Amino acid sequence: MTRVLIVDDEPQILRALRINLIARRYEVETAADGSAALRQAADGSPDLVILDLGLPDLDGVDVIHGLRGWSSVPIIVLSGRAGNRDKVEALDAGADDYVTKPFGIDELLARVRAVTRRTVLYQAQLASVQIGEHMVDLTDKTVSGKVRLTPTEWHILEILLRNPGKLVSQRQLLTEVWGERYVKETHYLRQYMTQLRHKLEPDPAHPAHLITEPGMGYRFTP
Amino acid sequence: MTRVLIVDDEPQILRALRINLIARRYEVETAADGSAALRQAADGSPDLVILDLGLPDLDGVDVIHGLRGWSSVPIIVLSGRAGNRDKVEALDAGADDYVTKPFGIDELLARVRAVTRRTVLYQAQLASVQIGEHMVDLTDKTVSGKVRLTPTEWHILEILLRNPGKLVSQRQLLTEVWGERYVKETHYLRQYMTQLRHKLEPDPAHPAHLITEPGMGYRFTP
DNA sequence: TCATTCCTGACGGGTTCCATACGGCCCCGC
DNA sequence: GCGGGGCCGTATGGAACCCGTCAGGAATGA
Repeated sequence: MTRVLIVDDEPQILRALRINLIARRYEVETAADGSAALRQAADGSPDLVILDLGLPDLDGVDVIHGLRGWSSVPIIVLSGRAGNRDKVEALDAGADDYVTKPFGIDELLARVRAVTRRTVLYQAQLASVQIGEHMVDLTDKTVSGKVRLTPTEWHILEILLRNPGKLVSQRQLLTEVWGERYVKETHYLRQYMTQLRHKLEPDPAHPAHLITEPGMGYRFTP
Repeated sequence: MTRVLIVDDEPQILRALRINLIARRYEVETAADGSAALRQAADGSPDLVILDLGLPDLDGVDVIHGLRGWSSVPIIVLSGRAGNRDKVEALDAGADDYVTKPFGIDELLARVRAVTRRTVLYQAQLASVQIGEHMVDLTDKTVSGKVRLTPTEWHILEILLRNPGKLVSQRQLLTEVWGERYVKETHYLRQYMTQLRHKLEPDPAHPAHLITEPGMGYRFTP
């Protein structure tokens, strides 16, 4: 069952979306403002977020950044503003789709299907992974032993662990964790990779699982 | 480098998209009708398809179905028709996004980034090739055994493997890897071909898969 | 205030790439 | 048969780049 978090401050739209999604057998949670959205997303870890940009408390793009700080949940943005700037900003912040109001409910549902179709695959399985002596639990966000990871560390680690054995380019990591504009800031990555290794690898100087591929990116090998 | 296949029968749009994408360092291929699109997609296995629905020969949705028959390449649909029915049909056929004309080029580029951000990581187009005793996996960027390849080695090898059995000219390799200005520097190629052979061929002195065609170029034979 | 996390700059060491040189093979004309 | 010129494969040294690490400061929240 796909769990959807709807974030909107207009009760009518909220209600219409809720009814239609429940009718299609989605599990629905709702939030009326940005901070509630961030809290509930962290709490419930939904499979999809439908986010209205016109929120009373926070700027919509900040909510996207907030979510992207630790999660790669798919986000569909709703907005009354049809300007190019707004769209580009939201999409580059990490949104997966941008729908302009007014919209047909059929279109939105089709876009929900399109976005989840892509991501369901990748969300699959992988509850916990062994790295060296540590067990990393992705759903609980816990590591065995006395290891604690920061939000950014989790975010990076999740991307790597969800692609076991595959090369993940620096560009991909940087855009997903920090955003499109940070593709040049490779020293962010270097910083956090050393931290992750010191927390997880048996011998951080000679990593066995979090591998560097010079000039390309990083790879998690189980 | 992300390779994009643009399918559109209007030369102006084709040209505008091509210029803008190339300026953003995408590799661009174009097709003017549906059957050419399917052929070129099968041939070049692009990383993204931008598909205009108003094609002269085939119905756009049929092109989507045709692609989805064997590929999970992301598809962004362009269309002059803004009806809900059209959108739902295209998205449910397998399109990842649906953009209505007229659209801003900035928006389209942002959507391109959004879609590829998702799919570059997770699409599993099983692309692995056997060379001698080694299995080469192009999506994971791995080679069986304790073989590791550098970025430039991967770049060259990818071009050759993408054209199995075909002759690839030195000019093509040099321009794709080093750039237009380096077509004369054939010793770069010689250098890297030996390295690749030493890493992959069973008997590097008598290559069986990475073949030299004197005066012309190189060829990968499976 | 303190603690945590994130950002930023700097530096040493290692890898990768560039550049040059040299030897072998083949084809060709003499 | 002989020599020369392409063309190709291989070796090697140095330059450029990339990466890991340390340290300190800014921002945030308790």
